[in-house]
Amino acid sequence: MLSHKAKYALKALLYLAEQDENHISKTIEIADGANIPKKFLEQILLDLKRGRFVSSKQGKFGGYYLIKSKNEITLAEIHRLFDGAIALLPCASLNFYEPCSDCKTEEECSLRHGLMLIRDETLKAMQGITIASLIKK
Amino acid sequence: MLSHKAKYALKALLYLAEQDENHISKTIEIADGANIPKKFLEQILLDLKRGRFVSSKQGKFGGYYLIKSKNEITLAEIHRLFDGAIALLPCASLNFYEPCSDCKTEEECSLRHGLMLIRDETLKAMQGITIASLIKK
DNA sequence: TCTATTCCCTAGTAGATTGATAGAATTTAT
DNA sequence: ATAAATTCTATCAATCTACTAGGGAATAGA
Repeated sequence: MLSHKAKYALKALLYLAEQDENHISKTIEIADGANIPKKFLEQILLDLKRGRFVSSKQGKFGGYYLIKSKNEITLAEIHRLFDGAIALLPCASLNFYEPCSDCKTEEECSLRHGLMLIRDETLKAMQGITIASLIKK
Repeated sequence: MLSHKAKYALKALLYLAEQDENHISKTIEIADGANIPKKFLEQILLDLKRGRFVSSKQGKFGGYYLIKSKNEITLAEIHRLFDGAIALLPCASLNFYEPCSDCKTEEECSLRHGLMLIRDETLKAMQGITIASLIKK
């Protein structure tokens, strides 16, 4: 399941993607528009900035705007940024790999192979969902 | 990610599936064989019993045994029993549906449609992974 | 019937995580 | 200078996770 953070991040990106080109959105606008607690959203936007999905302008008339195309921001990336691994166990993960503590030998893990298949399928599906694809007509 | 409970459940089922037909396995055997804390495993086996994956014999020489074919126990079922919904949000879930609290109208949820696509893909993949398929030769 | 052995059941608990909120510092336009 | 915005750090209650503890109930064999 997605955390609220990840869900709010997607909704915020969706909000930004629906604005006119060159429009800068204040946190409070996004919060109201996408129904997200404002102070919580502040943190999320900072994370999105660190992840290079958005950039910001400080001071009066400042705010946030997309710096990555809405066609190139995928659910997979947002999941990884906020909720970590896409795989079901760390030992089956590409980006968050860790060995199992309870598997005797490295290749002894009985679940690893099957979970890597799941990871590949899920990842492929999640890479197919972009912010653009979520915008309904 | 899978909880330890779900991971241990899979390993325990795998252990049971590898035993001879009609063999009854004590909790301690499974715990030692699959490297799972014994008291924790007790709870997990009870959950698996309530879920009709295994049955048990009480008293001396008692233990646990599979009552569902290893070809018919899927990762999807174990995930749902221990970790709940497979979908990334409750509003996109088949078995654990709940409406979003932060989406204004029911059909307003911008994420629901995309997440249902992911759910279908993930579910299909998870239904393809059975205990039998995890047993390596 | 006694005893050893096993499953069954209910509580409790330390530690981590989640979903926020609070408040002040910093930056910028006018 | 001042107002308006982002940025940063800290805090916090509630929940969840991964166990552990301790007994009760059932069963087989002596």
